[in-house]
This record gives sequence, C-alpha cells and structure tokens, in this order.
Amino acid sequence: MFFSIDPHNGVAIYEQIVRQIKFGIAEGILKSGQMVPSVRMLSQQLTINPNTINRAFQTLQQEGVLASVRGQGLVVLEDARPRCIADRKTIVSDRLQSALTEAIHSGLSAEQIESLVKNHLKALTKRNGVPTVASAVPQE
Amino acid sequence: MFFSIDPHNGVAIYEQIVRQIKFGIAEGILKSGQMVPSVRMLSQQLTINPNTINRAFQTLQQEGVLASVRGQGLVVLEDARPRCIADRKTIVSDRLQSALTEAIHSGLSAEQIESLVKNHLKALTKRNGVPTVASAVPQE
Amino acid sequence: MFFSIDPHNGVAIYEQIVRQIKFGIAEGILKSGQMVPSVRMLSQQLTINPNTINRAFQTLQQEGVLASVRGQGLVVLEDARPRCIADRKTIVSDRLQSALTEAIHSGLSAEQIESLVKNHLKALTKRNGVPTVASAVPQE
Amino acid sequence: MFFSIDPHNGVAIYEQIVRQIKFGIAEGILKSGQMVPSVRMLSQQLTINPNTINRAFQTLQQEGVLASVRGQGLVVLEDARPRCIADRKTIVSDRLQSALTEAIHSGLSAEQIESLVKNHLKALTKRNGVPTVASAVPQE
DNA sequence: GTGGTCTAGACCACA
DNA sequence: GTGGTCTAGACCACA
Repeated sequence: MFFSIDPHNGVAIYEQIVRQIKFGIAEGILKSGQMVPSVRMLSQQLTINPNTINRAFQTLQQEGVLASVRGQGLVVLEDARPRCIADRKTIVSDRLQSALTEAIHSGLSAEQIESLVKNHLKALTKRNGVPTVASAVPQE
Repeated sequence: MFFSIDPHNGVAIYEQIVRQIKFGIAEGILKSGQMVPSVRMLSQQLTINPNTINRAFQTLQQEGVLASVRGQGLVVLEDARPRCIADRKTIVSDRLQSALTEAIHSGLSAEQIESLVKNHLKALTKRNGVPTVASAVPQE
Repeated sequence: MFFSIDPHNGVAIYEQIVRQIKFGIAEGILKSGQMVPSVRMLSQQLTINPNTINRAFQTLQQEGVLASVRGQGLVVLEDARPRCIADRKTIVSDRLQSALTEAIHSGLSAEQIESLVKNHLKALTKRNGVPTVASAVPQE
Repeated sequence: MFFSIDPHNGVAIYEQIVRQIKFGIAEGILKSGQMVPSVRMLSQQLTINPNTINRAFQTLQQEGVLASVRGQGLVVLEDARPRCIADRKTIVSDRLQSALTEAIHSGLSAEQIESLVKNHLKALTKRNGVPTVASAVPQE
C-alpha cells in the first residue's frame, strides 16, 4: 500500500490518509481482517507526525472501517469494503465537482476544461512501469 | 460581478475571493480602471467578515492587481488583465490536477473519471434559465 | 533578537516588525535556517496583538524572507540575507530622505540640519552601558 | 507659499499641511495679520479634498496659530511666529530622530548613516535653477 | 461613504 | 507547543 500526501492541496493531511486507506480497501489492496501499517511505520514512511496518523486511524475507527485488536494493531473490519467503495465514489466525485465548478466559474469553456482534464489524465496514467519514488507522486 | 463562496471546499475564503476577482478581470467583467465592490458591500452581500474581504484585497494589491484610491476604493490596475488570464489558467489547472490525481489514486479508471467529469460539466453548464445551485452561480 | 516598537512614529507596527526582522537577517543576528521567535512569544514580549505579529510574518513570507515549517514555526530562507541587506538600505535611506526633505522644506539650513543629525547620532551611539531611552534600544 | 505633500511618508496629509503652514510662518513667508490661502484654493492646488484642508486649519486654530476673520478667511495671529519657530524645531528634530533611530537599529554604522544624510542633503539643496518636480519643491 | 490598522478571541491542523 | 484562518468590533485618515 502506497500513500501520496500533498500538504498543500487543501485536504487536511489526516484526511488524505483516511481517504487513501479507504481507497486501498475499495481496491482490495487492503483486505478485511488484514492489519493496516502501524502508526510508527507510516509516520516514518511519510515523515509525518504520529499524532496526525493517529487522528486518521481514530477517524477510521469511528466510521467503522478499522477496529483495534488488543496488543496487535488495527484491522480492516469485515464489512468495510462496500462502504469504502461507496465512499470512494463520493469523495472523488465531490472533489472533482468542486474543482470543475471553480473551472466553469472562471470563465473557461467546457471544451477548454475537458481538454485540461484529458491532458492531466494522460500525464497521470502514462506510467509504463513502476513509480520510482515510494512516497508518492505519480510519475509521468 | 457575482461571487460564489463555499466555506468548505478546502480553499480559504479570502483566497476564493482573490481568485474570483482575478477571474472577473480575466473575463473582462471587471475592467482596468474600474472600481471593485467595496469591502463593506461585499461583506454584506456574502455575509463574510470585512476583515476577510480585506485580506483578499490586500493580497490583490500586493500582487499588483488592484490599487487603492484614497477615500474612494480599489481600482483594477492597467496591466492586470494579462496577469489574471495567466493566473486563471494556473489556478484552474492546478486544482483540477490535484482532484484528478486523487481520482486516479483512488483506483478508478481514466474512463470512469472522464465520465464523472462529463456529467459534472453537463450539470454545470446546462443552465437554461435557473441556476442549479442556490448559493450563486455567476451569470453574466 | 531584540525589537523596539514605537506605535506613534508613522510606521505601522506590523511594518516595524517586518523591517526589524529584515535588519536582523541583514546583520546576521538571524541566520538562514534559523527559526524566528514565535507569534505568541513576540506577542507577549512586545505586548502586541498576535494578529499584528502574524501580519508581519505573512508579509515576510510573501516576500520570500521566511517560510513556515508545519507545526514548528517560521524559518529564515536560504537566500534571504542579500535581499535583506538590499532592503535595509532602501528602507533606511527612504525614511531618512523623507525626514530630511521635511527638514529642508522647513527652512532650516543644511548646516543646522547636519548639526541636529550629529547630535542625534551621538546620543544614539553613545551608549556605554546604559540605554538612554527607556523604551528599548536593541543591545546585542 | 508652496506646499509639498507626500501621501505615503507616514505623516497624515492634514498634519503635513499643519506643519508647512507653521514652517511658512517661522520663515516669515507668512506674516502675522496675513491671510492664508483659502480652503478652496489649496484644495485645488494640491488636489486634496477640502475636508482635509479644513481639518488642518481647524487644528491650527485650536493651537492658536490662525484665527478666522468673519467673512474673510483665516489670518495668522499676532504672536504666532515664536511658537512656530519653536514648533518647527521640535517637528523636524523629532522626525529626524525617529528616522535616525531606525537607521542605527538597522545595524548601519554612524558613518554610513552620516554619509547617506550628506548625500540626501546635497541632492536636496543642489538646486541651481529649476526644481525638477512641479508639484513640490519649496521655492524660497 | 472609502480602505488601513489594530485588538480580542476563537477554532483548526499539525508536531 | 506551532502557524493559519476567521469573526467581531473599534478607531483613523481621507473623499
């Protein structure tokens, strides 16, 4: 499971972690019953303060996605996947809608915007092979 | 000039105002030499604290888009338009890229994402008559 | 780093702070990579509202002198010093010019003015031990 | 009597007018019993709002420098000159001191500062012939 | 009426 | 603990 955190994209860091865990579960990369990476590990890997990771995990527990197992860590709950698939749709769609709303309000035409979108998607998917950097960024 | 502020979209309110002023100038709705709405007026119209409006206007002054005329208000500077057109592109593109990056990372396919985008754009532009969102779609 | 704020000298308080930070960097008292005093600390030390300090720091960030480190504070940027040395010259020179212009316009002769200047400089530098002004001459 | 107003030098415009009237009286350009220029005239000449001129004149009346003569305008009072000579000294000296204090605090040496001062004074007095800027320089 | 500055105090994310 | 944002409200100079 890889994470990609961008501190300046308007989504709080803990929320980015929440989302990416959900995406992993939706994708089936993170399966029910499986442990998620420990706070300490993620903290090191992402060079983010453990408190921030903690907050993400607490949120996921409150939402019924993760549960703690005594002395071991956090596991993905049985019925988490459908939830996560639904959430993913909402999260992605809402964020896109928000960006597109701004784009339309900016005065650019739907055509110009679609063209921007296509270019970005092309750059984001043209990734023949392996991402070079663990910590994140989709490589064109 | 109409504004549409969403306090929860991840962009600071003052920054939304900054952007929308730039968009207005880019579009030619706000012309060089013209006054922008006063702090107090905007504050009332958007029910946002005057200080927040002020901060947006200060930023626009520092960026050389607006200048204050003593006792009268703030005017759009002569050469502001090209700047604003360039800025608009960057602003819109960066935000779209950020949303699309998340979308791709979520595991959705480029096709699914494009489909979401098209639906949103259709909804945002199909506005024969009534704005779909209550809170203010700039018409003009 | 010591500050000396005079609320009634015609320079806005936040601007006095901006300048004195720049002076400190120009002098080498504040070095690249070093943290500046926190908003709260300065606020207490100078008995000035945190928002006012904040505004100064925001300005310094926009000018590329400081940058924020998440959760830790504000650091002096790498290449800040030359900028600050140049800025110092402009700031000091402009203010002196303005005061001297008024002095000349007042009808005093260049000789009288130079004499005033010399006396002031003598008083300001003759500080073997005790500051002459109670309100805070930066020592260091 | 010529005025030279700089809206950005930290001294309020009305206060600049107050001072320059006093300087004129100190110099003997404006004599006791003489009328000062009307609000309307000054307002046009300096392209400054009449209210601002008015405020300056009110201040001068409160300080006992000017007095109104029914239906005619404002005259310089009998004993105004010594007051104005004393005030001039204080005004000029205080402003210089303030600028020099900042200069010293900036870390520049007394020598560097004196050199700046001399250059400025030279530039300000070397006026063989025509003032470069129309709107301003006091003509003796 | 206009903007500019300042204070007071709150809440947030992050370390 | 750190800065970032926002609200509420005051006072000032200027038009």
